[in-house]
Amino acid sequence: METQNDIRQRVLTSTHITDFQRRVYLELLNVPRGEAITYGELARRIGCRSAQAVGQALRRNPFAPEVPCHRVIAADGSLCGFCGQREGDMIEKKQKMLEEEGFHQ
DNA sequence: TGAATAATGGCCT
DNA sequence: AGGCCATTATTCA
Repeated sequence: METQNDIRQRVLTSTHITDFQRRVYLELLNVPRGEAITYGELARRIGCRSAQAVGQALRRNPFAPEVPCHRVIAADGSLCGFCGQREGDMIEKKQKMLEEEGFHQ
């Protein structure tokens, strides 16, 4: 099975992504299981004030769903998107995954 | 409450 | 250079 360390190495060795994206994905791997983070908070952690930039990076996430992009939620608690989909069955799965990890608002 | 809008920054064309 | 984006805070009715 792939450990988080494997994923991290894959992120670090990827040349086709930008520095900014690397920071986003690595910080995301730092989010512990059962905990969620908002786009704005994640942006703040990597030294960026634009939550939209983070959202864009996640939307184009080449590591989904290996990188736990389901732990990223909007400030109001909505799910916004998952695996490049802003709506659809994937969103429901995202909700389910979060609940399975023991996350609740 | 909810709709509209400005702020904001990285990235794609 | 211009515009898009899986945001967010603010403003107004």
